[in-house]
Amino acid sequence: MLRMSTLFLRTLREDPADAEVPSHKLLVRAGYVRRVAPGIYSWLPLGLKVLNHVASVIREEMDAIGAQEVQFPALLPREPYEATNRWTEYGDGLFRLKDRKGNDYLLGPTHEELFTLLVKSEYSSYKDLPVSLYQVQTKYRDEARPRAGILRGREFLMKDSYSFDLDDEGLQRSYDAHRGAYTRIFERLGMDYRIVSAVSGAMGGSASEEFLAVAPTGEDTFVSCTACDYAANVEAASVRAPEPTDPAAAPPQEVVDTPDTPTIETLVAVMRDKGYDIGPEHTLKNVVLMLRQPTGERSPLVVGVPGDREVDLKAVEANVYPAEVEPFEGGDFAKYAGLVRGYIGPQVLKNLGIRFLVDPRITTGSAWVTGANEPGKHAVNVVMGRDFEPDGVVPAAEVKAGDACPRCGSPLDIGRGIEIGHVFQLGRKFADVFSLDVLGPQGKPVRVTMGSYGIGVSRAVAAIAEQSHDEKGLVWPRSVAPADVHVAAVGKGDPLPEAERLAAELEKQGLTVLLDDRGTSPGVAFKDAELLGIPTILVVGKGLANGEVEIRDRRSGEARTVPVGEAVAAVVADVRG
RNA sequence: CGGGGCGUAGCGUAGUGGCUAGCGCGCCUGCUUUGGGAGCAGGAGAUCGGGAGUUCGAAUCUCCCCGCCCCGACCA
Repeated sequence: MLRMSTLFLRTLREDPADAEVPSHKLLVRAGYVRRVAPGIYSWLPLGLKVLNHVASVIREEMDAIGAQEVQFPALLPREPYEATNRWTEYGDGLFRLKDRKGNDYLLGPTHEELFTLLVKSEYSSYKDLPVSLYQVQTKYRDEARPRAGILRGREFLMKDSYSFDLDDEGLQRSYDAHRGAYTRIFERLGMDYRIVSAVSGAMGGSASEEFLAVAPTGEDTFVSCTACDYAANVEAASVRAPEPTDPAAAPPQEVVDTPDTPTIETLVAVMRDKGYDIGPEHTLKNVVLMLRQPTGERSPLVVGVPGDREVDLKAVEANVYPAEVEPFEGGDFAKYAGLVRGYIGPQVLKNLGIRFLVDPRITTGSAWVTGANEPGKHAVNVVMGRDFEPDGVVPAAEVKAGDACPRCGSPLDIGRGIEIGHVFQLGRKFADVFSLDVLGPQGKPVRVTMGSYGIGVSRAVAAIAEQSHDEKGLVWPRSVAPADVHVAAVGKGDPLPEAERLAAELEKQGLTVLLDDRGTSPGVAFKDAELLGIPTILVVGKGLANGEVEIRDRRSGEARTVPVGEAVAAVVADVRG
């Protein structure tokens, strides 16, 4: 039994000044976590209970699909990460250190290398596969900007698992098993989440989906269809392109004087003054970027998007990998005299030898208002397939609410979410690096294919707090609450002995109990109970005079009075639902 | 990485007119109080983020560093 009189807990009456998001404020105020360094937090007794409960749910569901738990060190030698080039690729994101002999070590940001090597060292036959291994372990990433308390920390607890299969069908089965387990985990954690398509990124591999906890404070933006079940991270959202039309059918191009129109807004205003019925969506804006190849070679790239949309640099970067996208600086314009700042149009790019990519919304036959490549002039009815021809297509324009679903055409919604899980078909990237083969039934080596699956355990605690709180404090789902019931002895007349007796009785029934035996004034006891967020509160106080106690539901706020003799059964019934 | 704001006791903050650093909460002692963050009295607790500098004298002015929060990273 947790007794508040001795529990290591100090609640705060006011929000910490450095906290912005609800989970950070409340987890600190309620005494669940304390910051020790940027992005690094200690878990206090109640917080640790929640964290462990989340981990338990995850372990149960992982075990249920036959995955086996192992534990790697957090402190790792450089060599395996050198082999996969991640020692370099991770850059400043990696915590590096040296031992007394000067050898390089790192604090593991993720463990694909170690799992691959472990399986390689132990298994050598197709009969051993498939196998899935997982661990619940502290990860380290030296984030450029840790934020929002434990939502994005530099040290965090993660469940990561890896599947090993002989072929693509096996990988798909392992992937589906993990996806199912994740669904059950987040259901049990009481979370409001969406499964969205994700980008595989530079890692290669194919299928990749993220589990996003829906929350306005989330760092990820996703689209979801209002009609069908399409949902995707905006970084991976595909576009429903308009039908191509015949370029020859378009009206002729004309050039218009448009002085002082460096932005889309000013351009549209001037064009309207001149009698052209256009909006920003009819303009084609051409963003100049600089691509830097790994070799250091730099070359310009122009990306065309409808004028009412922003360019998503991440999407561009994902498409030009391994090149990196850099801003096109003022000095660069001097080097490319054909590019007229503010009045760039695609008509001349081919002649200038500059690579031009367009968003899929720019289709053959579509006509645009765009720069005329002369200061103070724009061109109207610039038609793709007639007046310019792109070198390729890149989904560079941001998605907006109301855009057509790429699957069914219905309007899309936009939402924010916290990435709490990621399932990913890695394929053979790591197996290739470490030559992870097993001997097949024909006596020939078979390259193993892998899946990688992660859940941010500590982040899930914060995500639950983001989704489950009110103005009074936290409201834990029963599956993770630090205790099943909060018994508060309040008011005069020494209610403590009866509260103790009821608490002991509840424990005998198998419930976990937090007992407020501090003897504070009732207001303090109630405020703290609400702040801590245990789902059921049993108030033992003034009602005792009539042989009654009060049972409160933290989430709904409903309270009911029951005879003392029925209290235990009533609470047990509430907790067991 | 860039820009802005901020850093004073465990928490929230006042004080920048240069000279004994104040308040609220929390904490300790005593008495009173006990169904919505009680009252009275007494008390402990601060290298004013760190370092260097200017000065007779610095929380306050200057420089550097560290940390926190927000915004930005392209505007054709």
